[in-house]
Amino acid sequence: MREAILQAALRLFLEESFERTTMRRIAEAIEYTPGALYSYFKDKDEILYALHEHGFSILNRDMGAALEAIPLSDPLARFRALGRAYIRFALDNRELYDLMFISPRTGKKIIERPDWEPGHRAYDGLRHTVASVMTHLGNDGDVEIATYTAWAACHGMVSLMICDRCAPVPDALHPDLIEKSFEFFIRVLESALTNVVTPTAAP
Amino acid sequence: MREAILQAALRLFLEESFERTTMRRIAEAIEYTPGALYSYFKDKDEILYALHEHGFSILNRDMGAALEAIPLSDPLARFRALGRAYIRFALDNRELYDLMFISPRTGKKIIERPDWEPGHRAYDGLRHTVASVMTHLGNDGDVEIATYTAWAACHGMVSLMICDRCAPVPDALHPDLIEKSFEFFIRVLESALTNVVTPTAAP
Amino acid sequence: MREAILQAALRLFLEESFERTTMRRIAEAIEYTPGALYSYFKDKDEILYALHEHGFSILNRDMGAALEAIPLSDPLARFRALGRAYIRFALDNRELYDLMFISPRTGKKIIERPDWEPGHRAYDGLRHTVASVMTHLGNDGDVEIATYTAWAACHGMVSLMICDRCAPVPDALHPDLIEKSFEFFIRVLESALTNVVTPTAAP
Amino acid sequence: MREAILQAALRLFLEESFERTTMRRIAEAIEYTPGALYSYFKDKDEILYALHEHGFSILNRDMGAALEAIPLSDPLARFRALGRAYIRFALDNRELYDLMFISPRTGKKIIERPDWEPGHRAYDGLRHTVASVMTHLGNDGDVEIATYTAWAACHGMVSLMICDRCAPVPDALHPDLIEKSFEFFIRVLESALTNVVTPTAAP
DNA sequence: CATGAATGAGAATTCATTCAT
DNA sequence: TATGAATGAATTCTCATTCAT
Repeated sequence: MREAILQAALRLFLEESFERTTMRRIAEAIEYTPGALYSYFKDKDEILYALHEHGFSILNRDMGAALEAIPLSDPLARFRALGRAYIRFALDNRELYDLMFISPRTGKKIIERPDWEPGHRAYDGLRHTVASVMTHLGNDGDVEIATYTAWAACHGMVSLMICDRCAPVPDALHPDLIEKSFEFFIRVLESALTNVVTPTAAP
Repeated sequence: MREAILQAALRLFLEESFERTTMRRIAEAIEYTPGALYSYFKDKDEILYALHEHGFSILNRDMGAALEAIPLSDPLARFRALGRAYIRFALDNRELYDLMFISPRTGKKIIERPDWEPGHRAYDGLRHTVASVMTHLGNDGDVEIATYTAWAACHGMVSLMICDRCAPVPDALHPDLIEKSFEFFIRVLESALTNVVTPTAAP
Repeated sequence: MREAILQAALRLFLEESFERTTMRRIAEAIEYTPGALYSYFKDKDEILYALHEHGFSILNRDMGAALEAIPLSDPLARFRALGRAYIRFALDNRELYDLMFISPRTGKKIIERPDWEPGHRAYDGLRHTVASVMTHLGNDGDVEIATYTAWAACHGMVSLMICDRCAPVPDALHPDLIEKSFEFFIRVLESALTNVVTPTAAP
Repeated sequence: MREAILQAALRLFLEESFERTTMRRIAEAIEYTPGALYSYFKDKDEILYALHEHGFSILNRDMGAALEAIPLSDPLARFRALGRAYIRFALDNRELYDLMFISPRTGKKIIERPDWEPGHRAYDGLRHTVASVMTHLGNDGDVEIATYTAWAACHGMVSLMICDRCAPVPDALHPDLIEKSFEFFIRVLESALTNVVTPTAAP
């Protein structure tokens, strides 16, 4: 059934790579014919999209788990935990992350859909946490801008790494690069928000 | 000559997309035979790499121009101008930006090379400016980490947009999203660096 | 199915030549698309290898049939029959013989394989017969060397002919050339082995 | 000039291989344009043919040299020396030997020509020596048949080796295989001819 | 539901050759 | 004589997809 197909596709995804995941190979992996896949999925994009949803369910679970241990009373710690969970997910599931946040293939599907539920859910979690941080620090700036900035910073760090664009950074730094960069970012944010730098309100 | 080929490839790139830019189509566009391309470029990757270098020459020029108007005495303004030029370049040349910073095709080429001169050059410019900002603000943290963070933030903003992942952000915000986000980021950075948040020194 | 493909490939082989047997042409011959061939054979080499095995099955059958009529008590007659069958096969199936014993394409495949079963089988038949001849004549030399010499002699005769290198031999002789040459070779061998010329033992 | 082209082609031939010797590569090697080759040679086949003639000039020289040291009074020694020279040439110049005696490319050229002078010359040398041997041993059989048989035997030995078809012979034997096989062949021949086995006369 | 069989379109690349200049 | 530029015709192979059974 659908599950078996997705399992196989996922394994190909992670073990091989994005571009080597073909319908033929998926079919072979579950010992079916390529045509059979079309009984369960309209086309390849649908499989990709399902995989991408699977990725989001992991990401959302990881992010949820990260928050669980930390009291609501320490929003900054929660934010840090969230970011770390995101980064860890990205680096541990590169091909999946690619599919979720980089691949134009999925991108096309997303913009066709009325809404992009998996993305929204994860983003809502982040937004909520960012809002708490700001409230906590007495900052009444635009939560939306702050949230996007936080997401973008994390996405930037991991995607440059995943896309093999970190060559200009000295090699010795690579192992800790993202961790340190994120730590820096979060402390910068804390300091600035405390000193009442407000993200511009939406018009 | 080479120029015509690159022009055609670039046009296909911009008008169609990355993956639809095939040797055949490039040849058709300049009304030549596919084989003719191989007199000027060893293989497709060489064309892609040339295009990617072309992109960097524009980016470097734009970044240089952005700095020209601003006195050395105001490093933060220089940093802001640099970021803006980068963002503008990305949004004005999406497919090219994709090729330069996202596409795995180019990524593979890059990591094979001993160094990645175009990338290094651009990055050096940013690093230098970031260093000036830090000096100016009396911050003696790790320039390398700060530079990467700045790049990652900008790259994150534009690449989420280019890759069509901004759906979770309210539509009304989209037109100014990146501008506001970048403005927020830069003010945060200024404030924090002034208050002596130091990026962790490398080990 | 496979058979049809091999038939077509074989026909192209015989009617045209080795190098003109392309995937495209094979596909055309059976009125299919080139891609269809890849459902039945991994790549061109597999088709070639199958053809080569086909050739060996004919050769082995012919050689077996040749031996059937002749009593074990007359090893020399058996040897002569074997050689004649080999020669006849080569001259009747030139392109196939080329593929089996000359073409570098198949040669490469063969040396990659752990063993070359079709070749071994045929060779074993010859070795066994040569051994019988030697035993019969009371010669205890190295069977291996004698076998190779016999094979080489026959292969030399037919391959020079197949490769169109017989021009230096007077035209008038051509029709019987190989037959006479083989007859001479076999009588020479008989005479010498009887007079106890022993192939050097292996070290 | 022609010489430079042939030199380059020859080097490609020996260092690379038959099939990698393309017009482009030859031209590159002498730092000319592909088109330039056509001022000196009608087409690729003409270059190949010239190369093949070059091969024969070496072979004829080697065979001549081999005979020089040995007195006319010992025809069998002369024959042995001739065979050895032939075999050594083949094994030392595999690609060239291929071109001279195996490749269908050259084969086609040969059969178009009225006569095949290089081949004839070499063959005449062999025929003459074989004739001496027979005279010496008091055998009045058909020299033509005997000559062809001798050539075929040698050609068979080396061409099976060059074409990678020796797998059925135990590996341990390979280093000496041809030497021993030839030695065996020659002793067989000597013994048999002495005992008056006559190659059948031509009709 | 699933197969087997096949399509059609297209991918990158390579080659010998030609010809105006 | 030689170049530079380009052709044209092939080459093998891969993919998503369709459809009668």
